[in-house]
Amino acid sequence: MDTLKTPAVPQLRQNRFSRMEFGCEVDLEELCPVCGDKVSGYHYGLLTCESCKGFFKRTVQNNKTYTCVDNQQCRIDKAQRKRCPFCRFQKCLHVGMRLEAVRADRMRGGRNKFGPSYKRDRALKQQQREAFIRAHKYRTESGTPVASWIQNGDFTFTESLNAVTIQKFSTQSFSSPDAVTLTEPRDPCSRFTQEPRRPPLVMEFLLYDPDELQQQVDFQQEATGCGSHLSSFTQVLDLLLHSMVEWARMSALFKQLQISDQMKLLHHCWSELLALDIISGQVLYDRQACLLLVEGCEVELSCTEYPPAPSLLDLTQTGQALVEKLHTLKVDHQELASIKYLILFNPAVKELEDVGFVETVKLQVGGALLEHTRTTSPRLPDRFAHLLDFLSELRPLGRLAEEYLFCRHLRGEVPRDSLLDEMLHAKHSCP
DNA sequence: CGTCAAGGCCAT
DNA sequence: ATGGCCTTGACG
Repeated sequence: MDTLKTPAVPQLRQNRFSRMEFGCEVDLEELCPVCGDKVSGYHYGLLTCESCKGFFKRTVQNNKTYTCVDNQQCRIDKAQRKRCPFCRFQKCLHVGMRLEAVRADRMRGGRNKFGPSYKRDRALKQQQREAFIRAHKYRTESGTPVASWIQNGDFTFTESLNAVTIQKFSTQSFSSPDAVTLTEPRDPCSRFTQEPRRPPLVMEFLLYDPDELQQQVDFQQEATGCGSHLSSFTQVLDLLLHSMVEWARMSALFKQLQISDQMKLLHHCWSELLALDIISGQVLYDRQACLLLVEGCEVELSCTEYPPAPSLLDLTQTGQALVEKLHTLKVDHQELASIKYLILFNPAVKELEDVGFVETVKLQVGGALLEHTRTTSPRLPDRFAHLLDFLSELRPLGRLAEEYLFCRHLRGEVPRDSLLDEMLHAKHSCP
């Protein structure tokens, strides 16, 4: 009898995270952060595999205590996860699985308070996926070296930051509420393993963020056939600026602002974001600051003349101090991502139409960051404050960089009509 | 009414 | 104890 009423065709192999939509091989975040197994959905606060879900549930429900026979630093992966439940549970907590999500009353079904955060997280991941697809398209379809699309190429990247351009992209989607969850794609390194020689400068600048992936590849093509460091330096910066604008524009929160506000915010903080990008690259991938050294050689030759630009050495040293700071803090992707938001959504920027909104976003992001630091580093109560310190120290560095670049601009080393050019003008024409 | 994270079940 | 599969039920 029962066979007739086939109970609800139980969740037939729900491939929620399958490769369907995109033909490309990279799906972001498919791996369980605890053991690296395949993710089966959100469980107790984040995406995990089925087995770690079960393990976490049993441990909490039955109040289990484990001990580690080694030094509590066992590697947890799919093959070895059974070996040390102590370290496995530690890792569960460390990656952010939430004890509160295990129900004391064992009630089944329904939803819990994490529902909205799951939703935000999904929205963000979707954004990231779209970003990647976009980058992927540019790389495979256009196949053009950067030089050409800097000067006369693709509209989306080439137009400078004017109202028209942004408007074209912001008319779409008002839909998904932005994620204040703090995640960014990670570990792009693996994709850059077989790189041919190219100026370290370029390497350092671009080896930062999956968003830069496509530019990295394009630039590589150009750089290998181009001997001039002098032009490439400002061009690289220009590329970074373009991708920064792209990044901002993809944020659902940012999209909700009027174009004029978007411009004001970007005009105000571009140098800080630029500096942060470079610093992040060094911290996350543990690279030396050879970009600055390479650039330094070049500048030694050309810079000795006039206007007394802030020396590159100053910049390097200030920057390096901040790199050191982030190193000691062991800052993570999420924190850096949220810092980027905090820089962008600055309610102190003058003449904003919607200060309220900017303020709200800033508070939300700040709150999320605080929460994040508390859960990931419960033993370091000052962590949040340190990060804010870092944020405030970034400001002078940005200013220094602007002065430096402006001097190079005066010497005619910044391509006319580039985004960099526009940023420098915006800053110096409206105080 | 479908979705999907919670808890439950049970062969290994 | 583990982990794959199943049932439940609030929420949109």
